[in-house]
Amino acid sequence: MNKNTEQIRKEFIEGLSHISHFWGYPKGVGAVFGVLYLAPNPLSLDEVVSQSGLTKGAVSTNVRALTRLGLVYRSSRLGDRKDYYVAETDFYKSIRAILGERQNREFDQAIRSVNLTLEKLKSAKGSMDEAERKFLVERVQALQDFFSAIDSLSRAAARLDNLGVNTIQNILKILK
Amino acid sequence: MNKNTEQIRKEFIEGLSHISHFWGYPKGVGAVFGVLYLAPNPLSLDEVVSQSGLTKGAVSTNVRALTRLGLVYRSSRLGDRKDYYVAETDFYKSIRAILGERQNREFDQAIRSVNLTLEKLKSAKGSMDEAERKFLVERVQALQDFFSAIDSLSRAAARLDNLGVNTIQNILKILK
DNA sequence: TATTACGTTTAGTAAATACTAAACATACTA
DNA sequence: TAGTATGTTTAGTATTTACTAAACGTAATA
Repeated sequence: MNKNTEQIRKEFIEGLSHISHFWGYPKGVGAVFGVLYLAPNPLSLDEVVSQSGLTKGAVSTNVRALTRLGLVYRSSRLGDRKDYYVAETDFYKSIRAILGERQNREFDQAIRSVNLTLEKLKSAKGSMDEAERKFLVERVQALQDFFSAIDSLSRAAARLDNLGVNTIQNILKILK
Repeated sequence: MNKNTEQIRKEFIEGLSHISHFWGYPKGVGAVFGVLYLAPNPLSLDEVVSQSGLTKGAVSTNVRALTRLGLVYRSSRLGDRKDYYVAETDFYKSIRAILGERQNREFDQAIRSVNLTLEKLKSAKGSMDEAERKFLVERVQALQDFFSAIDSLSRAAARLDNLGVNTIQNILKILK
């Protein structure tokens, strides 16, 4: 393969690793995505291994993360027991998937924790200074409201998405 | 101070630490914000130190991160050389500031790196297989377009913000 | 100018994270 | 059923990150 191509490819993959890291994902996630994104056809795990320089274990983990994020798809060929992986090229689709993913897991739990605090504060009437309690309730309530707003934003995006409307692209069109 | 209050406060702060971590910031950032957010008046650095359990150095660093994010303000009192810190309570304001912040730094650089790859590919006409080159240009271009779309989204948000329109709240109202 | 009160920076450390290498599980093939 | 090709899990390790403790800088006061 052309030397020049190799170099450019490598730099691009490094760039994606950096971006990946910036968005809070392991660098390997970016590297694996980069490899798949620049491939004209599905790659097997071992091909990703050799092109990324990571080990099988690492690629396996990173690929799993990417598929959960909707950035990579697993495909298989008849009469071939290898798995093959392809990069998603519709990023708007992916971003919505990512929003959904991030929401549903830890974020949900975090909201619940704030909610719990709020409940406790509300039921603490009498057991603590009333002025202070009121203040705390107000503050925590405000945070809770904010979180549930974010939550409903992502839900709305998912809903529109199901209706076949490309939310993000539309918003962008309006704002541009 | 009331035992019950202390406990609730502590749990709340732990919750925020968790959220902070989830969003890719140090846990200390969440803790410091929590302390300030539950305070009815500005706190000095040392007060934050004692209420968060972190050391001065850590609080100093975390507070700086928070002020850059627009989540905390530094204020000072006449005839008092301590700095005092207050939590922002308008989260919509903060989220816009955060979007701006995240954009302008590393993200910008990441975009530039992708852009650089694109330039190289475009100027490599002749020095590599033409079909492959075309394919790569197409892919990298698509990514580049996506990034610049994201970029214009955040710019648009900032612009509306300047006009006194609360973007996010409005979007939420529509989508709810 | 010496002292004190404060915030920041630095050097070292502890903890978290993502990697490698290798063992393992699974399912296809002979 | 044994052997082989594949992906996953695990144990150990290297790296990164965010912390502590202490030194440092700076500015106000005496």
